[in-house]
Amino acid sequence: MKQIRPTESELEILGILWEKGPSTVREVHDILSQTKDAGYTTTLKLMQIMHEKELLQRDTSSKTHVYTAAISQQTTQQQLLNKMIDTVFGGSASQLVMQALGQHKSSEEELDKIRQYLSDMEKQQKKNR
Amino acid sequence: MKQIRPTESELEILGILWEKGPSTVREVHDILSQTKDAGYTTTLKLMQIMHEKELLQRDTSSKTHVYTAAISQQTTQQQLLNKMIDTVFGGSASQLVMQALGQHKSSEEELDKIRQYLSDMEKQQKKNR
DNA sequence: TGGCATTTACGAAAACTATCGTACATTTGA
DNA sequence: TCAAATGTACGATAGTTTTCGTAAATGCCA
Repeated sequence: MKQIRPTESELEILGILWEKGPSTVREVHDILSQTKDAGYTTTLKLMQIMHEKELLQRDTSSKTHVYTAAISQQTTQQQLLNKMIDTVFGGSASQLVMQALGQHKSSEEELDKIRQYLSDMEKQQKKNR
Repeated sequence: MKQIRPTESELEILGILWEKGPSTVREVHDILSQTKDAGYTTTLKLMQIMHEKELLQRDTSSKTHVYTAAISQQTTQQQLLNKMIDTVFGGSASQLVMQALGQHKSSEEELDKIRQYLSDMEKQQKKNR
């Protein structure tokens, strides 16, 4: 599998694009600058570099270019998770899961989704026996 | 809260120290070099810098210094998780949990632990109602 | 049309990270 | 005792990431 390694800043931009879909530099920058202190050209440059690295696609048909994430959120999530489980959680996925549930106060609705998910996994497993 | 931002390499070293407890540079380096290709002085330098940054403590009473992680595994896990949930999982902890359970083939034992954990949370919640 | 605002392009500096060579100190055991 | 082995200190360099200034292109509208 091709290992992608977006930097911290690049992940922030990807996160915005995953959430909002195709966007201009201006749109991304406006969101980014709510939590971060950097000039417009900085965001622009980052996104241009990300395009070179093929982390982003862009549509240049109009003057104001429109960027889209070129790597999937799922794949990226999986790779980051795996690395994190290995280095920070001593290889234990359940450790990570419990830590995540523990603090980041999940709503009752979210917890239900997870229970549902677990029981589905269980069924699946019995079937394959 | 003080935001700590260990780099990738620093996390690898912290991971080793969390697992093995107080260790010398040599011990850390021997483990590190199983999966990574870098010279001894590189590891040394990294750990010295980490000491300056107060990521590690060290005991210099004997010639061979002994290093200890100065930040807790739990705190570090929590901070990295929170950031990851925000930037990569659109703020949804349950999304992260399901993704983690999905692929990183958890053992049946691990899944049981998590079910147990969830049902404990449930009880706790009823009690507080 | 002409000028202002917005955008892209580009280069370069600044900051940070990782790597290693070399010098010096300490320990050990032949 | 002294040479080899092992360890720390330190500086330099290469590589990467982040930042921004400036110039050129484009579109808009008074």
